[in-house]
Amino acid sequence: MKRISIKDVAHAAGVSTATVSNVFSGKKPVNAELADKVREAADRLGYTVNKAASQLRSGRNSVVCMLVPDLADPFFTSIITEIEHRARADGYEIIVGNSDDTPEIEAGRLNALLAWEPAGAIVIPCTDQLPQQLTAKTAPPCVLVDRVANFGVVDTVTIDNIGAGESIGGYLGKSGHKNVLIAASDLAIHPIRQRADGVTLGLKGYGGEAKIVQLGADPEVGADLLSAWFDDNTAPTAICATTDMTTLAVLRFLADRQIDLPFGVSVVGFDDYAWMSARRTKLTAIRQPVEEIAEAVWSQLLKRINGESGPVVNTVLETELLIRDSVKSINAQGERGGGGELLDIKGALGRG
Amino acid sequence: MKRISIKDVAHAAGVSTATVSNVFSGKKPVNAELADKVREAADRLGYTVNKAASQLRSGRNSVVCMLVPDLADPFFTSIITEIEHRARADGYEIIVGNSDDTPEIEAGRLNALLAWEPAGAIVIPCTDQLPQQLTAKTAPPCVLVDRVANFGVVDTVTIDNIGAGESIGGYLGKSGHKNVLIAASDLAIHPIRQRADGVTLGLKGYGGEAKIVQLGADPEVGADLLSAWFDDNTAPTAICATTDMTTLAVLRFLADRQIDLPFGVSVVGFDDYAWMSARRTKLTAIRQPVEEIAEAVWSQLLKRINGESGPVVNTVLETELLIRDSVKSINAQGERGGGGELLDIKGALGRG
DNA sequence: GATTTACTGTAAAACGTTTAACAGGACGTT
DNA sequence: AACGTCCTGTTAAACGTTTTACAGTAAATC
Repeated sequence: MKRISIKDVAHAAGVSTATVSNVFSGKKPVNAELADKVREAADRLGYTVNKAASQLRSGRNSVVCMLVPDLADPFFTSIITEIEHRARADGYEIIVGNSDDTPEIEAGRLNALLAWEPAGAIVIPCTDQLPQQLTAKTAPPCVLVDRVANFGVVDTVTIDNIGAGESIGGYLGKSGHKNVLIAASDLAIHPIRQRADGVTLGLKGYGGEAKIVQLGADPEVGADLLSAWFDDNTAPTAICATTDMTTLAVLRFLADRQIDLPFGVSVVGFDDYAWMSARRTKLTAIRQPVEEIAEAVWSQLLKRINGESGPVVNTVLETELLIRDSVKSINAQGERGGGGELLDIKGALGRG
Repeated sequence: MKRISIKDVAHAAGVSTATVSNVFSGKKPVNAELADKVREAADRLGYTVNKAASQLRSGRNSVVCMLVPDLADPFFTSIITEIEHRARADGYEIIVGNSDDTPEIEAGRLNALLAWEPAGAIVIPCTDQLPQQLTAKTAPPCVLVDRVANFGVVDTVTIDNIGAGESIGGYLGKSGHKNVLIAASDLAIHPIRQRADGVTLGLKGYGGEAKIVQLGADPEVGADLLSAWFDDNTAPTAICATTDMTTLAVLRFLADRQIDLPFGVSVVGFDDYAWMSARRTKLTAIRQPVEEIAEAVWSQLLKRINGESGPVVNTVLETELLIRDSVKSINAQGERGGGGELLDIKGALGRG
């Protein structure tokens, strides 16, 4: 079964291969009648242009690679989804890789992906260390997302992590919570540290205080760790999570202990997913602007792909605190809790 | 900035390009000392083999493409995740596409993906109609997953949908539910129809009956549709979902109406995700064997990639009903509900 | 010692496309 | 009429790799 090539089409249509190429690429105008003949022949033979050959010769590639720490994390997959939509609209394909949150695997995957000489790369790093492949002279344009610690060397899109934490801390403080537990995944991850710091900062304005526990990336393990923590410490009146996975860990722990929301304890989640609203007590949570993140990433990458060479761009997006029913107000004044009040607290509170 | 090629490495190491190629591909043995010299030169120059050129010449491709109806559906992304893991282990990359549940887009995406001449294709079709690109003589080996209606023409991996439904129906029937509502996404999708039929079948053995409502693929819209249905019909004692999205729709509806689980109504979900166990009342649900599905898909595809040409293989995997706390027993005999009982009801009930 | 065999390495052709350079005709301008 | 310009098409040379065919050497066999 021989692959049918541009030569076969050219022969069948009685033209040169260059003309066939022009018909499909649109690089040069081609007589309409002739073009029809070419297309007809191509259809008849079932011809499609071979991407590998096309890329090899032209040096241009319609593939963009994307590397994330964990393909099982809904936050990452939701970003992939949104970016894929936009990339497709511009004629690009997305090839995905999973770094398993391990720098060595990340490096290996990155090499494998870069061997495609992609038009661009989108990376959610698994560590604070920027993979050096991305700064090489031969590296394609690249945008770093979410887990970013080093700014200024390559384009990035992140959220205002401190602001997000602050809005949580501020809201909890305002609701009368003085004793808050921050359920962090891993403080070695820069943005997580920032979120935690933000919570502490926001709480401070109301005289509240926060303790921190690290739960890792697995909800089940996290629930156990949290359980152990509760055995050794005095219970907080509120828990706030710093990632979707820790949100799950917290909720799982509370379910296991049959602690009711928000009466047993108040909870603020991180990220907003459909299941958070599909509960008796809907979860108050930070919404990361996934669509805006995807939009910022893709538009920036596309600019670079198209040769725009300005200075490094670090986009920082604001989050939103979605106030629902999982935080109880325990003010002396006796404000009602459990939703209803429409505070307009955004991540932007008191910041740029 | 000239790309450094195999020639540069060959020159630097003082060997021919063929030798460099052999060092990297391992196709032919190469003197250890010479190989080291080549690797050293490659490292120094920062050489990586160009996939496009490699593929063009060899006709072999290390990329496998995967097309799903909705990249935002956790069920699909969980399958992608598992397959990516296995593919990586065997040296393949995954390139993903989203068909948006639309046959036209599916066809377009498929063409774009097949232009890469991938080593194989994994498709979760969006309709009962098998895309004809996959049956063309030039098509790569292909495995169809999940949403399959036509068997026997191409390799498939599916679950036993009737069996899954039967185990739900049987369990609900046994628990005394005579009046069950099936929350289907879209009955035009063959496996969904089968799941619904299975529920009816399982219920019949206990004298129960099922009504069906179609909620579509969006949980929010689905919750509203369900709400409208409840306004027009007598309430069932149990609702069972047929997909992860309908599970969400049901739960959202119940939360909106503040109906408690399992006392207000019993619920059986479809698919098993972390959030289902992170609730006060843990959800009884069908667990699809995602890992086994991925394993079956990948091993079958790999066989075909490696040239195995036996007859079409249709793998059917059994599901498992995870009995937790969201179904109340309403037997006359007064069996206790709300979990605790360890029924061993599997999708395999009375089937092959 | 001559012949075979095994082993390593090389030269050069090929994969299917894009594109630079060119050719020829039609048309407009001097 | 001669020349330049535009327009449309072709020829042939790349792109970076793999692989076939071959060559040279060393070891093994007769």
